Amino acid sequence: MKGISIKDIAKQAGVSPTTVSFVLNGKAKEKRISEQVSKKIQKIAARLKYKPNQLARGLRTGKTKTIGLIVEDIANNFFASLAKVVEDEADKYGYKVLYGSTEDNTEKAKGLLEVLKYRQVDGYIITPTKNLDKEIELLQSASKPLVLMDRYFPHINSSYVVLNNYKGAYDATTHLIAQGYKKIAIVTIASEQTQMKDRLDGFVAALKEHKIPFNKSLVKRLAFDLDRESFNTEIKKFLTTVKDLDAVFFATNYLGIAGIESIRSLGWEIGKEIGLVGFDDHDLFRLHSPSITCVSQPIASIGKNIVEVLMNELNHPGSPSRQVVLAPELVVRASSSRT
Amino acid sequence: MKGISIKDIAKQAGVSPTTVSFVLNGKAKEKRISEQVSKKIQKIAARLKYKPNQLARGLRTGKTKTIGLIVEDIANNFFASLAKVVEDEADKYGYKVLYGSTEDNTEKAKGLLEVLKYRQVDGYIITPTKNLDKEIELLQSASKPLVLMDRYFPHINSSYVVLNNYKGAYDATTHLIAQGYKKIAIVTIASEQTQMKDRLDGFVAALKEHKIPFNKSLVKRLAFDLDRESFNTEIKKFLTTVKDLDAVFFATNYLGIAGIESIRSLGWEIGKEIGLVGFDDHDLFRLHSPSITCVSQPIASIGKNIVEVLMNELNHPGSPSRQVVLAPELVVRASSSRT
DNA sequence: GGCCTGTAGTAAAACGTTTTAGCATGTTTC
DNA sequence: GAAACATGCTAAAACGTTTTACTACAGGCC
Repeated sequence: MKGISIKDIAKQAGVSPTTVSFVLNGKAKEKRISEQVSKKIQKIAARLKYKPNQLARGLRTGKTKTIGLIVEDIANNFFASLAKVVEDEADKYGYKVLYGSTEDNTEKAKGLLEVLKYRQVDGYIITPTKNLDKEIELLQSASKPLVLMDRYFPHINSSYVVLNNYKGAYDATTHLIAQGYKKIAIVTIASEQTQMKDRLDGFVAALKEHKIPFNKSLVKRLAFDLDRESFNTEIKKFLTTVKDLDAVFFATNYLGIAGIESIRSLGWEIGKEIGLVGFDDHDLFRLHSPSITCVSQPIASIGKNIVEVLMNELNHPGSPSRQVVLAPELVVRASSSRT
Repeated sequence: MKGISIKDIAKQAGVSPTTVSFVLNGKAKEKRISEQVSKKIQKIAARLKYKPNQLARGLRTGKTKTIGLIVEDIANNFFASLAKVVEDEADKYGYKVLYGSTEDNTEKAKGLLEVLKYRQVDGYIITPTKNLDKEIELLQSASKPLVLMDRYFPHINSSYVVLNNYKGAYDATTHLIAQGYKKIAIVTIASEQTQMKDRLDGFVAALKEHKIPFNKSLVKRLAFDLDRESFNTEIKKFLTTVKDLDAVFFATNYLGIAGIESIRSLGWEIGKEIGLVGFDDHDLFRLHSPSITCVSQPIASIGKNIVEVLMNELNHPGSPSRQVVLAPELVVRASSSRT
């Protein structure tokens, strides 16, 4: 059960392992191996179903054809769907994916990076946590190909693929205003990271632009690591505190879900008594009664872009980093309509 | 940026690489390395933050400390949640996870196994597809540690961790009967694999046991690879064909979701006009109006068991295979109540 | 015949470990 | 005072590749 090695092929073909390696790596021409020998080796390799040992190859070349994917939470629908796209796309280039979830915990993220590093992954796709900038810079100064996703560090010149979160929130809020809601709040995560900051900024900008008075009391920022129970408690407390509130924008998918739950347990009628827009699409949003308006991310496109950008870094080291910002789509449903 | 190797430590400590290896692998005692030298090496290794090169180690030992996880669809909530548990548990043993989705396509599954094989994973966690039995046996005859999950092959003596699907379906159906529903159908996937077969069997057994007449027209088996649109069309066609139908059991989570959608587009009132039970829990089921009764799988326990069984195979090769069958929990909600 | 050029290939080192076999040296033992 | 044993360590091979630097030979040219 040892597996076929280059030596076995060499022996059968009556040539040296070197020759086999050259042929199998497509360097037959370049290395002046004759057609005859070339063909023979190809044939034997095919017959024996030879697959190069990736460990040995990796040891020698330093390339493992593996990429590390660090997400916030693989159990979250958004990240899981994205992981699948990434896996499929990476496969097209012959890469496998090692993954891990940070739970938005910087220590866990560092641990993951550590493991991926000594597993010698060739490139990194990272959903960074708050204080991961130093580690990112470390990877960069080691010229490791990497792409940030979902969020990025403005002060670091790295490749990234993100949503236009500002536009997402701006559109959502503008839509609520257009629907006639007057006092609109946002429930978000207490985070200074770009994705959350942009969503908040987009929300505020939309209010300002439409001359809707804005003040701090319209913003609720919750800790990321609360459990569902606590999310609900906090959200209910907040919603009942704001006077004359008639609409709310939930800035992440899980907040949206918690929000729906909270509002229902308050007995308010979604849409009529309180307008609601969520983030990321979800079966629940589509099928809820009433259905939930949301800012939808183009997951397939995000995944493709991520892998494309990463492959560019892998294949053209030193080429300038690329930033991709994709447009969200506002999926209008019943939760943002009074009728 | 080369990374610290055992040689660097050896040089600094003024000993041979061999000694360093012995010490760092905890064989100092056994190999009679003095306390002094041992300590010194440990210290230097810590100072240099030495991490063994897993490729080199793997090449030499044949162990990569990596396991392959093959699921049906990582974007499916059930598999994603499970993947997360598996990743966390495996990490406790120092293993990383390479994953892939089969889409229930045997060719894709074979491809994944192929890749995992020549990546030299130490063990496999496999959600098998229909005709994967030959490959499983091949892995077995190569003494590869493996655990099947979600489903298994009755004619193969392998380890597996599955739900008691029979009981899940039986309980769901019995519950519907107890709630007073008289004509109950099942919508399932056209699959002869154990998980689907057991669910169907459990359904039929419950009907028989309660003297409810059963016939083939109460069973709808859909092709796995339909798109959402087609699922809906087929389900609607089926539900409207069965005379006097008053309850339906959807045998997978995505069928349940499609079922809800279909029933609603038919304008039927869930619970009152038609009882409904789904499989696997989901935010949608919890928050739908009315909320959806479902057979819930103990995901954390499944994941832990999978990794535990696999670790047993890894650490005690040749030990008898283990079969774990876990009990589902029927989560009773509004969709199965007429009131 | 000596020199160059081109052709077709190979030997050996290297990647970073682990592991087998063994080498000094000192200490008992009879 | 030699054999036996214990102690503390190391040299070198091996895992399966890739890659650099070569060799061996043939033919052409002066």
